Amino acid sequence: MNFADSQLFFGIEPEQAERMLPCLEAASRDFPAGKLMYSYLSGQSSAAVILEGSASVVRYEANGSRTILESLSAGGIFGADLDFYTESLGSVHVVCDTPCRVLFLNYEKMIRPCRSACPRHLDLVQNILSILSGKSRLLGERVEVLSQRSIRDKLMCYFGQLSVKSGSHTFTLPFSMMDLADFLSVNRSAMVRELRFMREDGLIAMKKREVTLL
Amino acid sequence: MNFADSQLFFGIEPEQAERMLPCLEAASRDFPAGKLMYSYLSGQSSAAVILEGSASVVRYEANGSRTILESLSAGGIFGADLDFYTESLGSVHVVCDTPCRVLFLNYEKMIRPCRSACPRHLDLVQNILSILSGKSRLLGERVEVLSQRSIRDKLMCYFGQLSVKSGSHTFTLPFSMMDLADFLSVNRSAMVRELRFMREDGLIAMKKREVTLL
DNA sequence: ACAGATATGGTGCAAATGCAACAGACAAAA
DNA sequence: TTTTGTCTGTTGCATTTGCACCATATCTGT
Repeated sequence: MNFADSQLFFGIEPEQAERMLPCLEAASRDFPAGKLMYSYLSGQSSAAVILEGSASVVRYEANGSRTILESLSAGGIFGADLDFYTESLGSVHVVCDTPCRVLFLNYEKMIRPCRSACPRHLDLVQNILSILSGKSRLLGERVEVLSQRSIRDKLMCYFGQLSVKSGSHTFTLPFSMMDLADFLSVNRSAMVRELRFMREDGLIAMKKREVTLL
Repeated sequence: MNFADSQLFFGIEPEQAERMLPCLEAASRDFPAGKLMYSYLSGQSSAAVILEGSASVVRYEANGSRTILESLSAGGIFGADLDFYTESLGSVHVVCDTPCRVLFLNYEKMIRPCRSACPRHLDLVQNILSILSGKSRLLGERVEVLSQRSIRDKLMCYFGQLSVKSGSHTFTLPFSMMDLADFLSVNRSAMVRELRFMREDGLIAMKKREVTLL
């Protein structure tokens, strides 16, 4: 995709967006699949837009367990204050799932409107505001799921969110079973077992990754 | 405290902040302790600053369990997109812990700079941006704690965060035992038991709400 | 100081979850 | 096609957690 189609430049004409790039210290880079693209280290202040490919934001805990914090596809944005991960305990990285082309931008330059060259800089700030509250809402949903006390409740809560988002009782899981277990922070085999019980109890129907709430 | 001392008006002179109030449709209200101040209903778009008192953002689940999403004191800000709670499953409310005076503002008016009356409107947007990423960071920490798999790991993770924030191995819990259990989404008595085991294992020392990591 | 309410600490038991191990399914590579 | 590796579903067993109680401790208002 073209960088100007990103949510970051929503409402800004492509030519004007193009003209803003030098001011934002834009730099494009390519990464092969599986490559580490970004680490949330203190002091770093670049943001990035994924132009091609898909990636995951993951945290590796000291004890070896892994948590998927976010899944990103083309148009996705990460880095700097756009995400909110502290490096306190585990380390947080952005890793390519497929080969990626990524546009890096200077976050500080983005949020401070310069009155000189960039007439649409204000729109950029507005867009960041909306991206930020959108991402925050996702995190809030995550907290809602994680604060459920049983595996069954976590699954039902998450399925409920997917159902609302898809506007249907039937939807497709965006995760493999392993990743879903990591996402919910539960044991994989315990989760698969619980899914079986839920099917037996007539709560859900599943065919591959397609789930229906009954 | 005075509204102009809120983070929302950071860097804006009090007189100028005063002049912005009508434009933001500001309205002050008082609430007694325990009173419901705000519900996150779809469509509502007012934000609020706590001038006096303290409050909690809580979610009540369908099954009766309660989750404390956030603790607010004077200067704290809540409402609209400033928080990120969806009403999908449980209902989310802001409730006074002590008597509160609160200033309500129109969120939409805040984030859309009007070129006419408010020369400092842009600063307001910048401040919202920083409040939003600050709150998001808190939420991210919350996810970090909740994604720990055992009660012990949740406690250690949370204690680690408090230790980093206080800059010391000894710190004071901001919660009662009941509220802490709700915050971590675990059973209270199981948590108290685990705290005892952790003391016996020499991991921590506790005296009332004062915890020391060993 | 008292009574009532609320918070805390504790225990036994049942249920849920994690863990390790294994077998079949599936997909990518040779 | 076979091979190889990864994902999935399953099971038995150990451990953790939730739950329902109870006994003290602490707080609050009279």
